[in-house]
Amino acid sequence: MSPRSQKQFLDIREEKKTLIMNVALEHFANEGFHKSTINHIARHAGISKGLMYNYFNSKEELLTEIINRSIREISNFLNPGKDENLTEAEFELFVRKFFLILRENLSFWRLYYQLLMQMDVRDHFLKSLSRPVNSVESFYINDNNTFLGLASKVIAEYFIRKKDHKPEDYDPVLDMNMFIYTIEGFARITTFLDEIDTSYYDKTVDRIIELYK
Amino acid sequence: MSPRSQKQFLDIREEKKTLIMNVALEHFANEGFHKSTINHIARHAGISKGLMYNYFNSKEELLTEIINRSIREISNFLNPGKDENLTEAEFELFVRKFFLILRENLSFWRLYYQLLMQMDVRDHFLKSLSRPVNSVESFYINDNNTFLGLASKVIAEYFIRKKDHKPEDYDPVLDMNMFIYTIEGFARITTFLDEIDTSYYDKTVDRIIELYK
Amino acid sequence: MSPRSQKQFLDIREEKKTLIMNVALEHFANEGFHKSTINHIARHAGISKGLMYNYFNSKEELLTEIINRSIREISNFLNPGKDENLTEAEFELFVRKFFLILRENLSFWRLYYQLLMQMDVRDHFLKSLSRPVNSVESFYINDNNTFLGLASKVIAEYFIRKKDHKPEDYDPVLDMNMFIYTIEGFARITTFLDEIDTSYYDKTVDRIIELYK
Amino acid sequence: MSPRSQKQFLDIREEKKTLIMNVALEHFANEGFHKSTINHIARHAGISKGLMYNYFNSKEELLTEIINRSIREISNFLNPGKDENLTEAEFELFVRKFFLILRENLSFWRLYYQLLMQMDVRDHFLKSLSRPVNSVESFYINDNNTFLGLASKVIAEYFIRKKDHKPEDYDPVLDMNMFIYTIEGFARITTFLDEIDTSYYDKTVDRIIELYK
DNA sequence: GATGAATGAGTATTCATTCAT
DNA sequence: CATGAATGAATACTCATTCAT
Repeated sequence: MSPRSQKQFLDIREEKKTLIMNVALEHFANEGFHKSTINHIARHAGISKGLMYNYFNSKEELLTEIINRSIREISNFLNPGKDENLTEAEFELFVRKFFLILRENLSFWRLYYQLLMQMDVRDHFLKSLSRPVNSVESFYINDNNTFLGLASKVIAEYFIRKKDHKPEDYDPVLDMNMFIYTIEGFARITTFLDEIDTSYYDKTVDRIIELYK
Repeated sequence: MSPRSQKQFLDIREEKKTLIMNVALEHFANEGFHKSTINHIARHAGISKGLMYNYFNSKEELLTEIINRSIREISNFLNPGKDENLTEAEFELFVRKFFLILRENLSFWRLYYQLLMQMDVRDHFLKSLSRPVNSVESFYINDNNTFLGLASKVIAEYFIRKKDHKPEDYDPVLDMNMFIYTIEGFARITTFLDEIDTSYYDKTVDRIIELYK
Repeated sequence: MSPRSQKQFLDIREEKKTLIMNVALEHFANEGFHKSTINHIARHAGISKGLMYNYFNSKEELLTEIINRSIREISNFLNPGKDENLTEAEFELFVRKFFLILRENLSFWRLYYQLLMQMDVRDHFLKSLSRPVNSVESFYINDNNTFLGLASKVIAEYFIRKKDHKPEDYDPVLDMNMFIYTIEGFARITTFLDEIDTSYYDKTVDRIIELYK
Repeated sequence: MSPRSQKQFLDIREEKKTLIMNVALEHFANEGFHKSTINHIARHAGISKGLMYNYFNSKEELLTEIINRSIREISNFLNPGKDENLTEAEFELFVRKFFLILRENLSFWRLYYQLLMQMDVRDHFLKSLSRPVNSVESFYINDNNTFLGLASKVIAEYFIRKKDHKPEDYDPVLDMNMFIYTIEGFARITTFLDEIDTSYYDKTVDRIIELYK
């Protein structure tokens, strides 16, 4: 009877936005951005086409907000809290957390890969993302278009410091790159698997840590 | 009307088809399948829109033929000629040839990845490919959506035989998978690089062989 | 519940209506009726979209009320108070008042012109205006779509009476029309000028009176 | 049976373009640019919506081409062939030609007025017109938003030269402006009349010439 | 009274595909 | 064999209007 309070409006907005973004992410991830139509997304979200534009100014803005939200969440979860030298235990924890969050955001990663692979979208789009030069951020989004990139200073420094307990001819850059390729390959394949065998998944993570820590 | 001119017609036809497919591949790879229009492709190939449909029944058929052609070429090049046990040298040769052909068909791989990452396209599309159960074929296109898949019998057997000169606890499946992930990661990243540093590329291939042969 | 508070409510209501109409007039005049959205108007008026419909049943009704209000105001201001013969001084006063009110209602005139120029709107719309057959009213809104029309009986009679002090071949209708065209042209151009040079404006008015009184 | 020649294609194109532009002009002139839908225009032209975009890249481009075509035609017709001093006879001819072409392009002038009256369109749009600094061109499209503007050098000079046979206090600028206002008013009113009384029309033109030559 | 969430019909535009010539 | 005119279904987006609270 009484009019809605401002808070009620905000709650409705937030809830609907989240609903739309979740539905849209599934569509974008599985059918691709271009093939996903606003019509389908709206229908699946149980709302009208027009309402979509009450929340997002365009299909592209919807995409951007989805990406930003995921980036933010992942970043918060991964953030080691310091930019200093990683101990072996911290390195291991970081890798484990990475694969943990990977498994729980498969739709996002699928979408992310698709965007990465479209040459025309990539530059324009990735640049528009809020990208603090925070080291963790740059860990998985970098200029080498990698899932888990070459640029991370923390990781790089970790491998350089490994040189101390290694034979004379140890090449830290090559070693780091092999680590990155392995992670990237495993992540990429896993992301597009129809279903994940968790025990095998864990075993693989263990092996990667064993090889590169 | 002589058989000779008949053949010439066919040659011209084949030549034109090849031209169209080459142009289309570039468009598909760089702009994506959906964003590439028949109009643009035809214009770039120097023919009319209508003529396209003389060669290909639909845009999708054009795509299919492009994929099939590349699959065939790559398959022919890679094929070890036998399905039997690989020697260490044959394994190494195989890996080297793989990275050689990768570097020379970047457009195709870009397109291939894009298709692979669209869940709805993948199943429908990959199944429609002519896919002989030749072991090499199944090596890089398999049901695990991998660039270089888990299923290859030859590769699998190669790793299993390695167990003979390895310690008791050597796990051939895990080792093979690490090999595949590394290759996959390196291939995926390289495919979408703006340009390739060949000396670094070769060094990486060497290292992969060193680690997994 | 006392009659007093009842009246206060009505006053507030009237005040708000006026505010909305003023804001809407600016939008309609500068951006056109179709390009002006209810949303923008409401926001600029500091109220909600929904409330607009408490005051006006539709966007078109809002427009109608704006026009009617202006017509009423202008009519009241111009009205010579009598329908009888104009003296030369009264004619001059009338013209001066006309250009005075023109300059002070530019937004309205802009809107008015826009509506006048849309053939389909014109008939439907102008007919729906409350249009008393008062002679002054019909002076500037008549069936000849003129700003200052041909139909005014008072004006027409003024020119006819001029015949008495004019040469034999004086054509009062032609003279009146030239007067109307001049006024119309000057008014139309002035209405859409970015800014008005008042000294030039006054000089022109003087000249028109000089020529046609 | 035989394929169409290049000329045939060009002819078809030209014919269809003209057809579409004619139909669109009627719609734009009578209903306004915004209210005229591509759908209606296409239907009235007897073609499909899609075909419109084979000929014009956008609704706005369609508008622009219509305007440019009319400007070109009118310009060609009016052009006095010289930029020098007009004789009295040449001035009279010019005015007569102006009202001749006005009467034969009423739809265009209706459209032109509508555009002129939309503040937001005006600047952006009129600037994009091909506007050679030819004096005739600038005669009817100028920065004073007039139908028949103040800027024409030829007209201005004509009035200045009139000073020679006029009394001491003759003000050529004021006289020219009255001329322009009269023409503008008559043109504006006539343009939006439902039908024109040609004998009255001619009489008015005579009178304007009589007053201002 | 007041709010803005929600709707749906409408609008410009795109593009694979067909077809007369 | 070749052309590009023609189609129509689909798509993103807009906005006046309604309505639950």
